[in-house]
Order: sequence, then structure tokens, then C-alpha cells
Amino acid sequence: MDKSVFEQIYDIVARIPEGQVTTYGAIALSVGRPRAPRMVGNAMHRAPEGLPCHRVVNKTGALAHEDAFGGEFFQRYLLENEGVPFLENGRIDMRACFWFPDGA
DNA sequence: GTCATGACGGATC
DNA sequence: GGATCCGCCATGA
Repeated sequence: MDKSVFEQIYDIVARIPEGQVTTYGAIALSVGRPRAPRMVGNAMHRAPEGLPCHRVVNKTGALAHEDAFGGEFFQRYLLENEGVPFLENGRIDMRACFWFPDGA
């Protein structure tokens, strides 16, 4: 609609249930731009406070850069606290907690 | 309207 | 699984 892709991205990210995570590509797909996962990342960087951007990860199951949430450890702590299973290698168990944004 | 940029994804090695 | 290269698209200046 008139809302920019960024607005739609914020809306979807805000709907991510606790204990689950989604990928930039999935969000991009939900906003109608399956080829624009970069926009999602960009939107996260510009994201206002209150947005659970820590629940958004890349498809590899790895978290965003260390300095994005006050530390890689901090983001992992938040996710684990919500019930997101982590693997021994420090990555998220995508097959178990992946959530597909059906909002759009 | 054009240029440069970006919290990525996929393919390939 | 990890690292590297290329490509995609919207936003901001």
C-alpha cells in the first residue's frame, strides 16, 4: 500500500512470536520484495526501539554483527531467554524455531 | 533523475 | 560448514 517497504518490515518484525525467529529473506518475501533482503537489514539498522530485531537472523542461523545489539552475547541471551534453541556451534536451530511471517 | 550504499541470499570453491 | 563473489532492490542524498 502507501506504506513503504520499511514500514511493512517493521510491522512484520513486531509480530515475530517469542521463542521463534525469522530470516531477512522471509521478511522481504512477506513485503513483496523476495529479492530485497538487504532492505530488511537496512530497515533493522534504522529500526526504532521496541522492535524485536534480535529475532531476525540470516538464513545461515548466524546472528547479525556483534555490535548490532550491544554484543553477540546479548542477542543470544535474549533469544535463549525466549526459548530459541541454539546449537553447539553458536548458531540458531532454524529448523526448530523458524517462523514464517504470514502477516503480509 | 542519478549515484552510492546496505543487519543478505544464493551459487560456487 | 565456512569463505568468497555476484546480484537484487528500495532508500537517502
